[in-house]
Amino acid sequence: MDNRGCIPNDKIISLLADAFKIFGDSTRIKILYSIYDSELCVYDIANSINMTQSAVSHQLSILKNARLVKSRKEGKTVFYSLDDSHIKSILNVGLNHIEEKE
Amino acid sequence: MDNRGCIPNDKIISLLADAFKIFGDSTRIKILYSIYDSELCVYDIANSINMTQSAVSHQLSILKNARLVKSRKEGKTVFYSLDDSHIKSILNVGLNHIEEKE
DNA sequence: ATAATATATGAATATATGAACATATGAAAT
DNA sequence: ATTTCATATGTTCATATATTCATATATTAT
Repeated sequence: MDNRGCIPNDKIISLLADAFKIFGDSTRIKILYSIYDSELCVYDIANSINMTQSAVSHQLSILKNARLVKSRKEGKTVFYSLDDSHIKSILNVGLNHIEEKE
Repeated sequence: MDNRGCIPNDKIISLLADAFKIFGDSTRIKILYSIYDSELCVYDIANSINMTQSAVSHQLSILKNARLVKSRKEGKTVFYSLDDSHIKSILNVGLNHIEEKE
């Protein structure tokens, strides 16, 4: 849990920064919350966060690439869901943080 | 702990994204780790992460503005330290995340 | 085969961001 | 007062990023 006064190596640092970078965008956060409890298709995600299908699709591909979401195809519809429960804890830690800073 | 299927309002979303954005940069992550255990002055931070004083100072002001670090002045020297222990848990959750993704 | 629907992708544009450089500020020492 | 040292700040530049628009792909229905 503790790092004992050493800075993680560059590869780890850069992976860490990249991971946080993914969460550092409102649209992506909204998408993650829209599928927080259950999977949704692209169209429904776009609707629930009031963004165009294209914009959402672009962001979904970034989220999928970073393995924050996974997808399941059913006919012509693609359903997205959180990749694992871990994502929720990151979002929650973030929420705690901003609440603490009132 | 759970959000019960609703997306936080726009203000919260944007605060969340902004918070993660701060963590989404290698230089800032390095700075945070360099003062993980104890305070350091700007010069020492710059040295420990191999960046110019100017670049570090700029990033420190961003970190301070976001209240991730606090500063203490002693003569002409300014010592920076993590603003609260909460920052560490965010870094740790991030580390767990990237380890999980192997 | 063609049309309709759902999603993905590529190019273009606008904006944001980090780093470098030069310079400014503030504090201590001479 | 002036020099020196530590830090901060303004500007510029290059790069990264998100969104839009147009189009492509894939799947189903007719």
